[in-house]
Amino acid sequence: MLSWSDMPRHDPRPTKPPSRFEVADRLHSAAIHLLRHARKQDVLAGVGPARLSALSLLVFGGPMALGQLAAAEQVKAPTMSRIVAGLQRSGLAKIETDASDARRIRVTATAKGERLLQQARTRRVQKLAEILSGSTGQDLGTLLGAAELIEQIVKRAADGKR
Amino acid sequence: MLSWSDMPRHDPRPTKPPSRFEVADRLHSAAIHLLRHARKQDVLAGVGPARLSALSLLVFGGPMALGQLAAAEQVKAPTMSRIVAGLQRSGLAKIETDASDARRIRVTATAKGERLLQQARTRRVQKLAEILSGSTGQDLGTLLGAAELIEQIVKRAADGKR
DNA sequence: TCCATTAGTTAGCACTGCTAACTAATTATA
DNA sequence: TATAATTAGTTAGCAGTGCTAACTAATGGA
Repeated sequence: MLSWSDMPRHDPRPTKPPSRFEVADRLHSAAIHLLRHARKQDVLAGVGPARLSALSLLVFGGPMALGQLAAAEQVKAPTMSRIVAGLQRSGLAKIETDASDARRIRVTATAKGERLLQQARTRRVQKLAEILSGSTGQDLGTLLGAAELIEQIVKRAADGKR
Repeated sequence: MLSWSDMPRHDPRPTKPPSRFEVADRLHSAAIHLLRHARKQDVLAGVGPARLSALSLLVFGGPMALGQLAAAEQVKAPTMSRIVAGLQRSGLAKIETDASDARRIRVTATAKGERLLQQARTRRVQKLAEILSGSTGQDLGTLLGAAELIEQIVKRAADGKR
C-alpha cells in the first residue's frame, strides 16, 4: 500500500535519475513494511513500544533528565512523565532528584531494565535478520549502505532544525 | 539509539561481508528514524495513524470486508471494527452489507476519503523528499535500490508465512 | 524581595491495541 | 430437517500512548 507504483502510470519514462519524490515514496513504504515485522516481536517483552524506546535511550545514552528524554523521543513532557512512571513501576528504571537542581530528576535504567532491553533488541533484530536470510552479499551491502545514508540524512535534517 | 554501533566494539574486523545481523540492526534503526519524520506530518490530516493506514488500503486496494482489512493491517477484528466506525463517522468510508453473505460488510472509501488520503500521502512523502534534498543522484539510486530490495524481502517473508 | 521562567506532575480527552463475551448468519452433520 | 459448529462482526472493558490545560515547586534575575 501507499506506493506511487500502485497508481496508474501515464509517464512511461524509463528509470533514469530517480526523483527524490519517488525515492521518498518507496522508502516510506519499505520502512513501514519492514517495521511492521520487527514490531510484532515486542509483545514478548511485555512492555509497550514507548517504554521500550525510552528504555533503549537510557541504556545506550546513559542516565538523563525527563526533559532530555522527552526531547529525544520527540514527545511532550507529560507523556514522558507517564512513560517513566511506568518504567519505574516495572522496576526497569529508577529516578532520583538532581543534586544541583531540585526541580530536575535523573532517570536511570536498572540492571533489570538493561537485561530486558537487550533481549527485546535481540528478538527484533533476529527477526529482521531472519527475513534477510535469502539475500546475497551484494544485496546486504546495498542495504547497509542505504541504512547508513538514511541515518546521515535524518541526522542532518534533525540538526538543521535545531 | 538502538544500534550495535553505539556499543563498545571489541571486534575490529574491517567491513568485509556485512552480517545479516548487522544489516538488520542498522536498517531497523534507520527505518525508525525515517518514519519518525514522516509520521509527524500526519497530525495535519486530523485522522489517527490507524485510520489513515486502513484508508490507504481501501483507496489503493479497493473495497473489502472488515476481516480482510484487519488481516492486512495485522490487527484483530474488534480493533478494525472501531477503526472503520471512525472512518464512517468522519465520512471517509462507507459500509454496506454483502449481498451474498449477510454477515459480511463491504467497506469502501468515499470520495472525501480518497481526497484526504492523497493529501496526507503527499505531505508525508514531500517531507521525506525534502530531507533527501541534499542527496546526490548516486545516493538516490542506492536508496531506491534498497527500498525495492526491502519490499521484495518483506513480501517474500509474508508469502512464506501464508 | 518578588516575579518570570523552568522542570515535572496531574487531570482529562482521544486514539489504538488487546481479550472475552455476545449476536447473527452460514455451513456441516446427525 | 433440525441442530450443532463455525464464521463475521460488534460491544464492553482494560492498558498504553499521545495531546493540552492547569497546577506545584524550584530557580534565577530585576
